[in-house]
Amino acid sequence: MSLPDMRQLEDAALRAWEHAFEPDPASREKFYLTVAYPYPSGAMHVGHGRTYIVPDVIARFWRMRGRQVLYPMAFHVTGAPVIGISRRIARGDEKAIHLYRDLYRVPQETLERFTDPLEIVRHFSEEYRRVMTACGLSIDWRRRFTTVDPQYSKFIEWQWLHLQAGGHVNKGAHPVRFCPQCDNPVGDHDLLEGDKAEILKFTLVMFEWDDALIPTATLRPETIYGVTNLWVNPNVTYVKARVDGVPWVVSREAAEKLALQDHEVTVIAEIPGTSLIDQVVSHPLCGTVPILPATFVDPAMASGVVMSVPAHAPFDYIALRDLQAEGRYLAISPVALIRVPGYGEFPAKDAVERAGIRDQTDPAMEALTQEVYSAEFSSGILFERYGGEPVRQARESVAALMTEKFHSTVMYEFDTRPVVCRCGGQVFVRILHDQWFLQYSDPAWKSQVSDHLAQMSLVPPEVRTEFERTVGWLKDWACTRRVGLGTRLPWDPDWLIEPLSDSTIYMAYYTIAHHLKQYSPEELTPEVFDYLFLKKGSPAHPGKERLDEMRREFEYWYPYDYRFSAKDLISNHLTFQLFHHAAIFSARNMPRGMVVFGMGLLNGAKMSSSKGNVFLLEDAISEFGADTVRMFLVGSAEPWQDFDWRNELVHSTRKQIERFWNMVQESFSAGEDTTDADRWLLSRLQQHIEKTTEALERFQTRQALQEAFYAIDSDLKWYRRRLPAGMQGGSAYRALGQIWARLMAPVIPFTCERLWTDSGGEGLVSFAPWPVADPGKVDPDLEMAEELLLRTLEDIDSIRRVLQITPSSLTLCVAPSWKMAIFSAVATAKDRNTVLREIMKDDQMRKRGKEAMETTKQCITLVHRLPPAFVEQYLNGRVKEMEIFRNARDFLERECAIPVRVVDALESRHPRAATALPLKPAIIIE
RNA sequence: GCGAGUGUGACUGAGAGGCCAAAAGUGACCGACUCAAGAUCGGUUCUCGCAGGAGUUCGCAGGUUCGAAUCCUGCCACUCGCACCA
Repeated sequence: MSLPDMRQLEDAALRAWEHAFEPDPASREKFYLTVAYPYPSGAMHVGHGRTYIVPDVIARFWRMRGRQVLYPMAFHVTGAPVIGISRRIARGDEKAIHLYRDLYRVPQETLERFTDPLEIVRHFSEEYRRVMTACGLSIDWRRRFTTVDPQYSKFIEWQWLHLQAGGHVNKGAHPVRFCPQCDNPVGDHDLLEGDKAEILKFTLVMFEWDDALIPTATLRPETIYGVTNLWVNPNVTYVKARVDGVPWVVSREAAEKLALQDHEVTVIAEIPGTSLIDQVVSHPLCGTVPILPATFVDPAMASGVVMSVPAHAPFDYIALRDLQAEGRYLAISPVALIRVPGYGEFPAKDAVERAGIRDQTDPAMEALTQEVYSAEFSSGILFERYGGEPVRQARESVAALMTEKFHSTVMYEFDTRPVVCRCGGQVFVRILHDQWFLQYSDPAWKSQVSDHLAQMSLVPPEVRTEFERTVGWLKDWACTRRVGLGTRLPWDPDWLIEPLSDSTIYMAYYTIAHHLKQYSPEELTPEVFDYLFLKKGSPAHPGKERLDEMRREFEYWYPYDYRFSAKDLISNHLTFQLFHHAAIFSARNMPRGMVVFGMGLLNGAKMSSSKGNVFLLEDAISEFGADTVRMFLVGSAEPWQDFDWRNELVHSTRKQIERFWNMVQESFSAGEDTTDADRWLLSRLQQHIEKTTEALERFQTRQALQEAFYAIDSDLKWYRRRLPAGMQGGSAYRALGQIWARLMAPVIPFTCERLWTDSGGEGLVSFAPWPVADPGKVDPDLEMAEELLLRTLEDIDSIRRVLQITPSSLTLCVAPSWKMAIFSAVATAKDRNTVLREIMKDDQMRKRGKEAMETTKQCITLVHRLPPAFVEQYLNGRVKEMEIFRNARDFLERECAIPVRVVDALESRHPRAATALPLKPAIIIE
């Protein structure tokens, strides 16, 4: 017997399942699970496979347990990425074309249509559906939609009107990364370089020079009191520019940047850096100071002019020292203003000298700057004459003072540069106006979410703290975009709703998605959705009865039971959706639980399409078969752990399935006899059923597989060993087949569907009742007897291995009853330290003298070493060693291939017989 | 840097104070079957041991305890997140 052709088996099952998983409300209890829908911009790889297969295993499990299970799927196509992709393909970008043509194997004629972004998502969502089906996912495809379907857009509009009415949407200005060449904001994935760059908020400190202002950009405005000079780079050309009507002197780069940050900028004249040197400037908070030359000043950094605080900034200190070493500017000395524990009067000087810095080009300067800055920030205090505030407060208050009274303003700049757009152009910070924000910072909204979070079931439990932290940390979210696919903001249609924000409550949409498709978008007014989802009002809609029916469907399915997603979405999507649910739905429709996944690796390295390190799910299925892929993905790690796809391991999974197939097929023709081995096998099976069930209830798919497959498999090994000679398998084996096929069905449904049919099972295994453990079939005494045999056999083996003789006979000497008395005295003793004394109080024992003492000591060790349950059970007295070994004599002889005798230790004169202990018979090999 | 999590034998990965030299799977090695290979089945796989035992291991270094892979402290390494993006 061998596994039939995989393809054939899969095709048959797929035909049988075609409309099988399309649940409507029923009288039984429901189980509704959802997974974050995919963004179909590329082919599915095995990592995606797990994301959808694990929930499918759970769905199949609950379905077999009699629940009405809903597992829907849709496609998230809103956003900008596909627009970029299509543009790149249209432009003939080689990297993009290589990825799509060679790695994702998109046919040429399809690829040509990819110049339309919608074609990309259309193509891949179809591919996703095809591959998901091939994986055996029990998805209700009637409910499929995409996020640009007009009906869905109506739903999003409705959602946003509610958010707006609830006061959760606000307008404001917002700094973003911006590419002037593309004339667009850029996200991480649009960047060639600098994707880690953060936007920092600098204060521009305005020094007066003639009729102009010279702005110096700083993160530490409070140090103004210690300024001794400014720095400009003598090799740089500066410009005089009219900024909002006032002449400023800044670097040429800075002038361009300021224009993007809410300023009217007109360049009037160029000023070589050299002609600024030795000029004198002034600021009310520090008086008059000169401008000095320094090559470390970067014109591309903020304003291109730096104020110098040599007492507290290592760069400033060393630049000044370098100049003074040449005998220049000797009159300038550092001015201290902050006291920091661990440093002297001039922390910058201390740090530079401690580190042994030679000059301003030393590479250690960056780290040193960081060190001094953080020391001063965390524990520095300003001198009394400057207000005596801690640095962390003074920073804010001095900045506020300067803004209010001394013309200071804010300038945004990246912390690391350069930042380069995919188009090759330089990226700048730009302030966008009229930006809409979701007010996640709202404390009332936050507390609504955290209250609910406390009641949710989170798997694994460790993620709870991360969720809690995220709720606390979330700030306002810029929720509208200018470019991309998506729904327009209903009250401000120049804006599109941002993609993470339009995918927060669609789990509710699924519940009636297949009905909504039949409505024209115009019919789906906010009043209709209010009625459907919130049970509010009574819209004058024709066909009210249908609406009522849909509302009942929604109420049947909602809230969802579990949402599945990878852990990288905790800090945005998974938390966002809680906010949105809280804002819109009633308390009884709030989400019940979430399961957070780990990430996927391929041969130990992170999977990444752009690096080409992916294994396409479709290839995996055609190479190994869908069940193999499923079983591997489910069994290699628990869902929340990272998993690693390795072809060689997948290969052996395939063999396991073949073995499983053979064993189950064999079981159908097993005999009717019931031996002890059969009773034992059945007894063990009940526990495997129970443990598999518990594991799946807890989403432990790997654990479930351990029990449902490997544990039963290894029981069968022992079972075969224990069967009387010549017997092929008895009644238990026969009974096992159907049960086993059902236990494995959630994981390898294709194989099990066929096995179920072959076993004479009715209907589909996908809907067959999940096995239930029968406590009446559990026989602990029998299990213990087998355990004892196994342990004894191991001891025999271990002895034979070290013995170098060829044995001719084996004698097992069972411990005499007085030793059992000692054993149970030891096992039940409250205090093991005094048990010896207690036992020796007994006259009978005292008569045995040393022997009794020795036995007691050995029993103490033994009791300690045996599993407690094992010991406890032995004490009930139903396990008769002599009987067990005598009954198993044939078996032992077969195993050892020598004659075996079983005697009471008292009957043997062999010196070794005296070593017999309860549960550890003396073994004499001769 | 900050926050969350993880580190177990060749690899994947159980174990959460004495049942632990540590499950299961993989790989490797040895046997059986075979003309042979593959598949399958059985065995071995930290070190030592001519009697079921002993010794050394669970990221590193300390500590608590009669006893630590398991508890505490510090360090190191890895993963994820740190936002306008799916």
